[in-house]
Amino acid sequence: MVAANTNRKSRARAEAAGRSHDPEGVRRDILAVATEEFADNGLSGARVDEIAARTQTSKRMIYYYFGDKEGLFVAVLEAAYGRIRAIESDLDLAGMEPAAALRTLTEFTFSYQNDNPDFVRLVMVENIHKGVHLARSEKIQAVNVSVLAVLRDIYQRGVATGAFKAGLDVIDIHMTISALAFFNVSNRATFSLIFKRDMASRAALARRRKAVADTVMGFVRPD
Amino acid sequence: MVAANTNRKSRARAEAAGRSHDPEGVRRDILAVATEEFADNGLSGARVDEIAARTQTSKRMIYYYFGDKEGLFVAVLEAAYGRIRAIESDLDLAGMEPAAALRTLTEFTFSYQNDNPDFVRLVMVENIHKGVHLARSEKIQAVNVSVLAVLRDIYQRGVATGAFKAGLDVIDIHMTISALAFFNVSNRATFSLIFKRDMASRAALARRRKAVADTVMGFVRPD
Amino acid sequence: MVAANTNRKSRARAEAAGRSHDPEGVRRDILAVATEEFADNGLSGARVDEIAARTQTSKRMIYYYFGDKEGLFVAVLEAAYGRIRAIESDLDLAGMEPAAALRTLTEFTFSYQNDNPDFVRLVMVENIHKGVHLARSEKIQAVNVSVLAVLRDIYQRGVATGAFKAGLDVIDIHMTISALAFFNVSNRATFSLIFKRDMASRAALARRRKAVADTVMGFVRPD
Amino acid sequence: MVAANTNRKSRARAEAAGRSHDPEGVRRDILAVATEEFADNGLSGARVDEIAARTQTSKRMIYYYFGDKEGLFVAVLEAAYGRIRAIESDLDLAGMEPAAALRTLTEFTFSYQNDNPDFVRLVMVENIHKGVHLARSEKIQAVNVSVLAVLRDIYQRGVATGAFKAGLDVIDIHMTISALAFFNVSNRATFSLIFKRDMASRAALARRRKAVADTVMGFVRPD
DNA sequence: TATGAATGAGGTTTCATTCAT
DNA sequence: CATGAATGAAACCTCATTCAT
Repeated sequence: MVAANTNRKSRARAEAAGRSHDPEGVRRDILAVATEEFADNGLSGARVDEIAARTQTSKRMIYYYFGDKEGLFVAVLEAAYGRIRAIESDLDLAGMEPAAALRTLTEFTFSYQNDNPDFVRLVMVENIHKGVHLARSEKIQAVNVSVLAVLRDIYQRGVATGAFKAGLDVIDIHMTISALAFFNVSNRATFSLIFKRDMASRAALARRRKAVADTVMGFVRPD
Repeated sequence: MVAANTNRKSRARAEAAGRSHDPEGVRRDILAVATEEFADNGLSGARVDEIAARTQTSKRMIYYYFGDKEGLFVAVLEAAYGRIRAIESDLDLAGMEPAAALRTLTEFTFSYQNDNPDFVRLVMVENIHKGVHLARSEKIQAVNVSVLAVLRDIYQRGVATGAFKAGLDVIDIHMTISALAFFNVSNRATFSLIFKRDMASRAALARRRKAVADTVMGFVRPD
Repeated sequence: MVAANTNRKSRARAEAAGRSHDPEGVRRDILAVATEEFADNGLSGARVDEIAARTQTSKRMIYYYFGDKEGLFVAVLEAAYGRIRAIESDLDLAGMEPAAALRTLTEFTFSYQNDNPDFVRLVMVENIHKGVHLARSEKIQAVNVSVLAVLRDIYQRGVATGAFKAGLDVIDIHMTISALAFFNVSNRATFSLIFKRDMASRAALARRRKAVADTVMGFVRPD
Repeated sequence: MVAANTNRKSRARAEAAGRSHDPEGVRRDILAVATEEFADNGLSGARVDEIAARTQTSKRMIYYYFGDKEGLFVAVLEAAYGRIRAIESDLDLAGMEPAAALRTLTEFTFSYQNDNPDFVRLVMVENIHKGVHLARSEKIQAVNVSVLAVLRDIYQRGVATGAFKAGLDVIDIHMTISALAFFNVSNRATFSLIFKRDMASRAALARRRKAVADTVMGFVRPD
């Protein structure tokens, strides 16, 4: 994931000289800044100049590494999806009871999205663009949707123990979790403005997280 | 979706003079086109030139009526919110049994959003912009959120009859309905791409609408 | 070909105010400057900034009228071809004896190309680009190659009178004339440098024009 | 102008170290690629990056050997002119009858240019640049224009035998040959497009080569 | 010598907005 | 009111060239 072939000494020298010689570092720097700018302003709204200015490097390097603005956006998307999938893979819910596992997964999802509004906003931006960048990215396409496997395992165990209603579609459950978690970030601005509802405070998040988890549990609950 | 209410007289006058002379018609024409353009491309992505080109009138008129691009966007938002609120107010659920009423309201919401993706996309765009235009618009602010009244009535009746669990927050219920309905449109591109799931066909919509309604009913169901 | 609908008074006013309101004039101004720049520097070598600077108008207007740099180049080509075809059409050689007519046509062609090096250089540039802009231009494609009709008439009369050898291809004759006329401009720089030969002075042009005409006459001369 | 200063010792060292060590090979590789790129795209149109990419070596080497882009272009021109002069010198026409010799020389020239369009195109490019690179190159300047000597010999013998008309200028004859041969390549794109004439097929080339030779023979033919 | 990384200057193009008639 | 023309600022992107290792 990182450079590694630059020893500490030479890097120090390079930095002193004003050149980094840490290509991976440069890439990561650009991606970090671009993630914020695209999440904040959208694809058309983000400014390459602004991204460059907030970077340790120059505009020229952005084009060197990413080709053009859209290439940079694709890379930003890939990185963002990569992060969440990496975490989803790490969740260890196999040892928990089905009901507890599902509640935990739901609450984790809710918390992750609320803790990472940039991810949510990037996904919104990409949806405004009809998913064309995602479609073009082989990397993301190849991402294996590990969350479904996790969820399937939980659900099947739950059905077996009688904790969950049979006959549900795992993707439906996942969509329900996602929708409820996502909305709290994606629509916060308009919803909280119209309904005068705090959606961002620690207390509000805790309340809503519980409501969301309850909703999901209600959905799978046997009649 | 638009026009149609230009009265015969003014149109006749306009045609006679060879000019349009239908200020309201001009406004509506511009708004209709701008709605599509903003919904399709976002605020920064939409082009004033393109909007003007697709209009019966000229760029000058856009500035004449709406001041600037943001003014036009605000007007587009206002019109979009106006339409949905008008319809929500028209729903007559007071005579229905609480459970049936809630299911109907949920399904209506789901269908409306899926039938009006432009509305959903405009709301996404406005959320990308942190709701600043909504906040600036007095008209939208003033819109009274009739849906809450409708929902509150249903919920209270349901609690009274024992059909619903007591102690829930009506805004929570509304948020749940909205989130589930909204997501199916807002995240369709990325979600269907990643999970290879059809979300737009008539059958898929019917299935999902039922799942969404079930989820909401599950949430309010007494233990 | 020109504006015409701007009366003198209003144009004077406009110019005083710093705005021209003479779209055709603006177009012609841009085309004139661009013709020189493209002829001097080629397509890639020419600078839109430089063209704009030498114009009465701004860079922005170039894009307004011509779309992009290539569009401007196409327009320049079209205008250049238009001029030479217009003149060719005006030549009145039908009344001359075949031999005199052919000599006159050849000398005219030679003189025109030497008097209009920009035309020759534009054609060179376009050939470096494999004719893609010409191919794209409907206007040029449609230009009817009047010169062939003129030449055919002369040739047929000459064959009839026995002045010319029979069995020649008119396009071959035209190609011969063109090649000999063109080369004197197109290859002047390298040829005169290598062979230390003056190719631009009035005397040199007169000498060469005669040699070219003699060559053409020799080609059609009966055995 | 550049390079050539790698002494034997360093080359030996380089070879021992397992690197390329064939400076001449590297130079030739670069020149071959650059010839194509400049011929295809012109001086401004050619891309140093593209040349480097198509080379076995790196961009650094281009600058090492040729100084800069223009230096490379000069070297390309020098090599191209060097090739044609070398061949012209090898022609052995002294033993042929004057008329046959002149026809042979003309047909050779025609064929060479048609077989080597890159040479023709480079000369076009250099002429677009007014011959400044040629003027700057001592090597090309020094090239002795052997073709003139060959031609002079043929012409004088022909005048002596009465086969050719007296009083012609040898450079004029050469220019006529060059013009007719050159045009068939240089103006092929535009001419064949406008006059719908095939100029590249084997048959078309044979036909035109004969017409060109006939033209030249007609020019020198006694009255 | 060889390579990928870096750079600055400048190139082309776009956009919201305004003006003149 | 209506229209095409005009504008300036700033956006995206490219290029020849150089540097560090």
